[in-house]
Amino acid sequence: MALNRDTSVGYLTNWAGRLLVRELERHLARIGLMPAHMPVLLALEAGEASQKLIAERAGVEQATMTATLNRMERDGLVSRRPNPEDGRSQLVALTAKAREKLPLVEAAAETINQAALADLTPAERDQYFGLIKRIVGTLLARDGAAP
Amino acid sequence: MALNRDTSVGYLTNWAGRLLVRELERHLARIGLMPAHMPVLLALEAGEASQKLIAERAGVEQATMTATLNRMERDGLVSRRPNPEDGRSQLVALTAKAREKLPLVEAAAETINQAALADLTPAERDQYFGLIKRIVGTLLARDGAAP
DNA sequence: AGGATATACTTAGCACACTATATAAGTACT
DNA sequence: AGTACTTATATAGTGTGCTAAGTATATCCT
Repeated sequence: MALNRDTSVGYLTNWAGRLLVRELERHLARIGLMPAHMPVLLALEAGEASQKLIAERAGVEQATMTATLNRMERDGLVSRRPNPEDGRSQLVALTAKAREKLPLVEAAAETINQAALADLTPAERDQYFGLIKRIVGTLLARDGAAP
Repeated sequence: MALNRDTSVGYLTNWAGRLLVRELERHLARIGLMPAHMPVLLALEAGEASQKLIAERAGVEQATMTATLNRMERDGLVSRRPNPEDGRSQLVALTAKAREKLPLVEAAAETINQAALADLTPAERDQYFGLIKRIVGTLLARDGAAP
């Protein structure tokens, strides 16, 4: 049996992921944001957090989050201040400029969800969410177990 | 309703995609390959092809494929020759070194598939493949329609 | 035949992911 | 108190994706 993309979870999932990011990019461009900003907005919507916590919630490595936050700080979307309770750590917060965009971001996220799931029935949408979450769970368990 | 990653197709799909690439990367490292090499191997398994065709089959832009093929050529995995029938085009082929790795690549792909789907029943696996393919189809149609 | 258009590829520049390694600050142990 | 370990962030280097713009060759059309 030769290599076959139609029976490869990785190929299909990654492809769908990239198409979704492209779609998101198009929507966010009008708002002045980038895809990697989304999980940061999500993590900081409720208030300040350390970079480590933001990275964990976003599911990316700390070094990746450092770079993303550098760009966001450069663009006036977040501010950093030293954590008074821990000299190693920084507390990151959304700026007013970023907060203003939140409603637009929510609308864009909703639009993309609808577009991607347009051809699925409500039952199928639930199925998809259930399955993809279980796959993520399986991979995370594997990841944590064998580093 | 605030931003929520548990109801975001993009967030979950992209996350799963990245976890799968990470897993693939780990396996391919032992073989001396990278994730982006996979669709090239797939496209060239049967014989030579132009860069445009490889890029199309891989689902990436031509500029991305140029860079990937440059790295693969540097690493002795592919060779390029001018297309005798079209002066603009290059014909790319796998080297013997790349062909030797194909069986190992197939085994790695199979292992990852099994690992990712470990917690799903056969019926659920079919469901997942069906749903993700329809989502890709929807996004592709949208992409082609609104450029 | 010659000029417009289309196509194949490259280049340049950026975003964002990773690993590996360094730095600095906290914690713990003797 | 001082040494060893752990933890939070930063830096360096690479791969892989994108868009936009450049070059060279084909094709088409009058």
